Amino acid sequence: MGISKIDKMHNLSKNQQIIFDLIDKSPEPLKAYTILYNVQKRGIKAPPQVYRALDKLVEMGKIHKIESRNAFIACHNSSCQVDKATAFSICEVCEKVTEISSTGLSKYLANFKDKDGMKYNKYNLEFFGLCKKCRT
Amino acid sequence: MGISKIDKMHNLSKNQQIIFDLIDKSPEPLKAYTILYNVQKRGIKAPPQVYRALDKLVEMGKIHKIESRNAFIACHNSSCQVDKATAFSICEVCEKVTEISSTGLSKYLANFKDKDGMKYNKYNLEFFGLCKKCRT
DNA sequence: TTATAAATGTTATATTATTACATAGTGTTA
DNA sequence: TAACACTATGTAATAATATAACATTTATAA
Ligand SMILES: [Zn+2]
Ligand SMILES: [Zn+2]
Ligand SMILES: [Zn+2]
Ligand SMILES: [Zn+2]
Repeated sequence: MGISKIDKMHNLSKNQQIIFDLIDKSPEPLKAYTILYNVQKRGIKAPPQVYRALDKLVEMGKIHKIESRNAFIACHNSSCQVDKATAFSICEVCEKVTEISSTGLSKYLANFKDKDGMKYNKYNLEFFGLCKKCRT
Repeated sequence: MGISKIDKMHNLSKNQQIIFDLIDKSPEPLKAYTILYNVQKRGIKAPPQVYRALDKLVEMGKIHKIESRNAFIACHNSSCQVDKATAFSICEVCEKVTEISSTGLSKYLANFKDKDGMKYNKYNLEFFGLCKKCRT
């Protein structure tokens, strides 16, 4: 009990699962201390517990950090297994964040080389604008 | 005295100029509190003075914030007058950061539209990898 | 089993950033 | 000039974000 078979397949520990579930259910990015407040009733009482789980979940590609917001969202892009190639759209009015899943974009960026011929192993892209709702 | 003609043309106030000069001279991104320690001898004594100047300089496009590092670099891209379209390469070993100035990349990203047809007015892209030095 | 690695619990602290309010300078215009 | 609005500055306090350090427990594997 506690951790089911399916959870084990996802390789999530108890704290990781609690924190992932919370982020996954949230319609908006969650900040570390918001997460902390929301999982204290489940026994997670201190920042390091939250940050450790977040770090692992990011490594696994289960969640992504929105750097410009210091907040985390669950990955809903099935092809996105690791934290290597991420792109997001962020509404500057309502703060809605959506993960962008564009083959064209990811191919373009994965193959991008700068002037020095530097090849990258990872990128993060954040677009800012107005979402549909906030545009009208 | 204190603020020269050329500085006025750049519309920098005293604190903005002091802080811009420091960042501009630095070979590496500077963090807000590193800046604070380095300008205390020049009369800037408290965090708000630093953050206010940083905010304005970012608005003007004179400096950029490297979101994944909470650090700031001077803009050396003459076509980059505002904080609207930024791309950087970051070495994960030595933490060297370079602003990428690629017409192809900026055109591609400026014209990128997601599935919902959302048009963006701003983006920030950070590439991670190994710089020339650290690769050998 | 024994060893190893991974995860957890806990306290304290470090780092990054903002609020709030008082004061001073700058430019515009009546 | 005087009045006004606007921008920038100075200062203290505090909020928000993140990590260090160390003890303990749990999971995995030899
Ligand atoms: Zn993803
Ligand atoms: Zn919106
Ligand atoms: Zn620039
Ligand atoms: Zn390097």
